[in-house]
Amino acid sequence: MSFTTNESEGEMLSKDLADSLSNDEGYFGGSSGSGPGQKKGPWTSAEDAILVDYVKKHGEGNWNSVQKNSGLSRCGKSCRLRWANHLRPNLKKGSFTLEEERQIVELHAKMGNKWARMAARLPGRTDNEIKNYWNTRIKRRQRAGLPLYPPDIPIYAFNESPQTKNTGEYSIRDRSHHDFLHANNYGIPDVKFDNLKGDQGGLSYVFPLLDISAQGSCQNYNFMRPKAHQPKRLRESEMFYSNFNGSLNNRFSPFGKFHNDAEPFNGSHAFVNGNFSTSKPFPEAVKLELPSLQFAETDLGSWDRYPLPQMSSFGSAGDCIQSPFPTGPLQSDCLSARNSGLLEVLLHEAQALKKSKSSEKSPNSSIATPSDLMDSSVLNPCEMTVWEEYGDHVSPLAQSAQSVFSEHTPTREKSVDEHLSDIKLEKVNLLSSPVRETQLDFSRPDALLGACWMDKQISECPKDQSVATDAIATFLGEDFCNDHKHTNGTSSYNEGWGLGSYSWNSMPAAFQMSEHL
DNA sequence: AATTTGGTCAACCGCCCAACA
DNA sequence: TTGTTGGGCGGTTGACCAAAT
Repeated sequence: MSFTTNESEGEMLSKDLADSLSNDEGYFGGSSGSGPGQKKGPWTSAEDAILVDYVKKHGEGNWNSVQKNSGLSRCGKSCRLRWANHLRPNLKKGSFTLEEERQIVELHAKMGNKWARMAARLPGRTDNEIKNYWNTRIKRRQRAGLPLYPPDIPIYAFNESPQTKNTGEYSIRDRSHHDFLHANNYGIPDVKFDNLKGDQGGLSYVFPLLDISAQGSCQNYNFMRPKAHQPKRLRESEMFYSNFNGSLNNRFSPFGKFHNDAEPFNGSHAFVNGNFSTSKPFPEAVKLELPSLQFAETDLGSWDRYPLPQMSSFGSAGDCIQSPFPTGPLQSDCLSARNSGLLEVLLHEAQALKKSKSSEKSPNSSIATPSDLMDSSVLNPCEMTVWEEYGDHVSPLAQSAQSVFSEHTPTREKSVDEHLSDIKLEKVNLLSSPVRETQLDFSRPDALLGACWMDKQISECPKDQSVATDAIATFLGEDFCNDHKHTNGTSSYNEGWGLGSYSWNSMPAAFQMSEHL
């Protein structure tokens, strides 16, 4: 061990301390990155004292000399990290304030996982703190099946673009990054139907959509790709340009989106989670997780606590987790979504929609049909601004149900795969509309199933009814569909889909199972 | 009361870049 | 120009704790 000539008393003290550390807890790792005999693990207060003392005298930097000059058995990297994250002055301790949380969300919408840059914008906070906060938040929201950003964040971020222009800090690449982030943010829970398949002999089809991780071309969009598919570390240019390849012309490509959801949101298996548990286990066991509904009253993030600076009518993430049920008798005699699960929610929404239909869209009605929502949404200037920013003259909203049964429905007979794609496409379009989220919670699969398909667009496209019926059959099983077909001749499609007109016996087996819960 | 589960946080690892010899 | 080194960054891991079962 060599010492510099300016070795001070403090350093001598540090060395004394260091000597006393030899028996401290921790271990001495010999793996790569740290030399033999270098201590790893949690820092002790004595080590902290040594490091602080050293930095006071020599300043930050030259971390590799810390070990030599102070006797600390820590590698330079470890010293730097300890100093930066815990010891340096002006560090804020404690949990993030609401404003800081808000800032993090906004910054992440702009920068992505640039923790250090984000930390630079948050005085006293470290990149590690921000990273940890974000990661836990992601997990939470993923599990809840909620979008990562509140609806106002994208606009808010774009409104800050002048700064971008001035500094060049966030170039087009950043923006594209935001695009592909956004394309995933409204990712909706994928629903696995493996169980339905197993339980319904007639339906032997298995979703191919969930087994798409191997489709390399689709990974371009995948913000939260499975680890195995992620490059170790892409520099910004690589990452953004690689995303550009696929996303620039398909920013709202529903297929791009869905084909890239190689990693469905946790908690998304609405049909196969605890809500539909059965005493007769399905032959194909899948991961059982609570659906997003059951997280409705948990802490799902903090931005919903903020008053949104704009577009408040869109609602916040908090809106996404609020029950869309109308108040009144309908609610009173039914179990809550939280307690009853998807089935009751489906019933709720179907009944609500049917009710709204029967009341001939009374202006006072508290229930808005999807078509109503579409109409109203078109008038929202903020919404238009968003899509114009994206350079998309046809907003996803305008492409919702209408487009599914017109533009996206070719005249030829569609394969089951295509039907399913259309179904998912529809869900994506609906989810892309923050407006709708405030009225009906389309981040929830139950809402999608219960509501979006009953849009009047369907009834206005009789020729597509068979297509839709087939697709729905794939969704819910042949039994259900056959029943529907029997009634389809005399009743409107909407009525057919109003679940209130169905007895439980008409429901597929998977639905009936919930009765035994 | 014991066990399980989930969340948080500190620390480490590996990669990359810039500076420098 | 090339190789080396220090430092920064993002991803990941594991320990710890609290809540739930």
